[in-house]
Amino acid sequence: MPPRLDVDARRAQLARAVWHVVLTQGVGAVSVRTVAHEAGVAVGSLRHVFPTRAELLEFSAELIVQRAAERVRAVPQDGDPLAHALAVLEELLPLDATRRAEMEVNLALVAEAPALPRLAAIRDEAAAGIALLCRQAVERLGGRDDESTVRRLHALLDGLALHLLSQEPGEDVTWARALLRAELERIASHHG
Amino acid sequence: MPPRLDVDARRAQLARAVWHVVLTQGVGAVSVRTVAHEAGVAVGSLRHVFPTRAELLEFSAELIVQRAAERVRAVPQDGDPLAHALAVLEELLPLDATRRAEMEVNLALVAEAPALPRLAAIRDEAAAGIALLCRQAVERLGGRDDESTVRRLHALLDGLALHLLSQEPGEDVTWARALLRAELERIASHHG
DNA sequence: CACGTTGTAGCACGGTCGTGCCACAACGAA
DNA sequence: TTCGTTGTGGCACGACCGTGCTACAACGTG
Repeated sequence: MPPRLDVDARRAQLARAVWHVVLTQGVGAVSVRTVAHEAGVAVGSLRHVFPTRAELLEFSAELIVQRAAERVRAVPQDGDPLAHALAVLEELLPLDATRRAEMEVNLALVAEAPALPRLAAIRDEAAAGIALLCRQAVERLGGRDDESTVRRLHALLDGLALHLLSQEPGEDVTWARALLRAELERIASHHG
Repeated sequence: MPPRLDVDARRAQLARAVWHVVLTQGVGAVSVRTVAHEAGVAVGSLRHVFPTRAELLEFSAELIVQRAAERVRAVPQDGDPLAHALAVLEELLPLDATRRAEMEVNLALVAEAPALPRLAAIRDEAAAGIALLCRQAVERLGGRDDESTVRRLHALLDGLALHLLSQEPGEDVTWARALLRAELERIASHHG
């Protein structure tokens, strides 16, 4: 007895509409009306799956984190630890339109955190996940598993992400990949 | 013939009110009414110095950048290039309540950039200024003035700033200073 | 004194906001 | 068929929004 409406699909559709509004009109333009209109449904239908605006925003943020986590999980685990680590961490860099949009939306939603405390919690969970990935990368590369090594990698990763975000969508991104690769090679060469 | 009202002081007072609202209620709560109330003036008075809401927000963002630039300019230029570079770049890290608030507000305002394009321009100017400081630091430390060295330092700096922001206000910050110092020492030891 | 300038205070308009609430269609189960 | 469930669409309320506009007080200048 499947429900006549696929609630999860509808939720994802509305979350995508949120992302689109954020990207084109800014997070200030996100309202139940604009999002419903963007998704092509009535406000009442939106409110059937998201009774309040907060739930809509929180789900949208959670879905972004979840998508990124899935992409990381889907990275093939071949023999070369450096190539694998690079591939994993590059999934967290806005190197194409999709990842760029995700990061931009995430940043905008996080900026609303004082009003929606749940968003701060989502941000913290995501940060913890990325920190874990950095730690695993350091371990598999055989680097010193200093706390400082992990933290430097993590900070460098997020700093690169931030700078990629503020350059125009079409611009060159190879410099960022090269910098990340250099850091991973540097970690691998410092055995401890 | 000084004007009876110090317009610049009034503007700064209102900008501070903007910051306070952003920090306590989120950027979504910034309106001419809330800001005027926070500053203890009538809406009409606010609009006497900031005819539109956009001008209020833009000035608030500009003032933050300007303050940071002044702090950097005020760093004493002693003999040790490493200590000087460290002191300069630490001014751009949210290591105390003041710098923390500045950065938090800046992030929130930047998230509004799609709606207020002027804010994106302010963000880009600030980024260019920080990039210049990073370049100067690399030069004075005698490091390779690779583009990649400068970009790496800049990314690490902003990544550290981001991570400091998401930890609680009272927590330990020495790890970030240590990481920044290590990076500068590394640059100084790679002559080219 | 009168007069223009400067600054304060606030009313009112048209609009958008989130949300409570209801009417109604579509459907499966009885 | 009749019923309850599920989903759609939308009206309406009170609140808040930015801003155009006016009334008025306070002041320097003539």
